[in-house]
Amino acid sequence: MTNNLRLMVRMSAEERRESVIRAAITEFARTGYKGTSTEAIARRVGVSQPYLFRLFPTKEAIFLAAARRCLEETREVFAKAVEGAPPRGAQQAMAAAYDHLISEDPEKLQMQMQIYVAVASAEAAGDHEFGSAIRKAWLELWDGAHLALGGDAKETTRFLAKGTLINTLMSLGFPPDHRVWDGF
Amino acid sequence: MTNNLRLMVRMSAEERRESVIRAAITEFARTGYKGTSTEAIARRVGVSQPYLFRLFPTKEAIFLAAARRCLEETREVFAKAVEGAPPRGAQQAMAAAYDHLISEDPEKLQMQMQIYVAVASAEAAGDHEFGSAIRKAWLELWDGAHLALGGDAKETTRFLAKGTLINTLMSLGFPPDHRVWDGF
DNA sequence: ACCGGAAGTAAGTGACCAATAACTTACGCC
DNA sequence: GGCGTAAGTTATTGGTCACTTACTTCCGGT
Repeated sequence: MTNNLRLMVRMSAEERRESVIRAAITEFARTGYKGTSTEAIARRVGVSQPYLFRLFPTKEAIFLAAARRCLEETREVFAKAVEGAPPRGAQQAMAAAYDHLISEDPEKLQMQMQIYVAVASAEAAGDHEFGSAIRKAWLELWDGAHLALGGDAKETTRFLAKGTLINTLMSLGFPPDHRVWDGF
Repeated sequence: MTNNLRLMVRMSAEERRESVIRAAITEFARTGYKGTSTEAIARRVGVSQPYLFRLFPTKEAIFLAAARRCLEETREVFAKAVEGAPPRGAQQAMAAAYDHLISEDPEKLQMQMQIYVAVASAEAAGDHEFGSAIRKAWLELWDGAHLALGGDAKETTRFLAKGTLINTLMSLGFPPDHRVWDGF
């Protein structure tokens, strides 16, 4: 028998790493770096906890991979939105893409918040490698928006500022009909 | 002798609670709720770790007290700034106050980030008490800005959005001369 | 058919940490 | 000046967690 009533799907290491990253984004988004146990990630993947450490050297490496993926995918969402938009409609297209993220993929926004505080902690602890990697990934997001908005730095700032406020209000759990959303 | 070469300043419980809150803001701001040990807070205060639990029932209670204080003080900073400003200059006065926070009190901004993700984690874990308390404190901040800006919700959103983007860029550790700051 | 390597597990280990218990020290007040 | 009470300590405990070691299971190529 394969294993007594146990549906174990064998995958290549590369495929498993992929599922670990997906699971890690979900878990880290909810409970943050320190608040997420590797056990929780492994359970979500459907694999034993020690096996994670054959796929990734450390918990930090898992977080970094998840963080990079998350920023990368967010950048792609905006890139795709702008791609299929009229020449002057980048602003609206990206705003719509953001709305879509809010309703369909809130964990991606939560994860961004977790990334920010994780970088701050790492920097405070003297680790600049991690922050450097994340800043690089985040810059690509910034540059993507900058380019789409015709190279207008003020406009880029305004767009990203709105985005970060949305992230904040979502984190705080204000319901969509609350008055703090009035200004949008 | 009081104690062999040990400078132990005896305080009232209320005074001690006060220093615990100050220390907690510093520590939680740097390393977050889960990443901060009560030992670290106690060391900064200069008391033994178990004594914290005579001043506060749980670690969570310490965090909540620190969070409330932090939001309250931020609100006061803006209120004071607006108070001594010309009738139409609330916007600039608050922006200047924010600049002052960035350079003089960055830990207060870091703490805000930590508060946001802590609320999200608590909500995800089914605890709505904590989030509710924080939302109330944050709303006072929002209302303060709203009032100062003449009841204009759009303007309030714009101001707070800029603030949260600043928090984010600071968390990520972008140096002040980096191009991501160009739009400010 | 079989064997080498890749996928995966079970059982620990040492470190850390929130909270408790039991005890000691100092100050204010009569 | 002693005594009750508030301020503080040391020692400990039960639990969690990242990571290691040593083992087992399965599949593909020859």
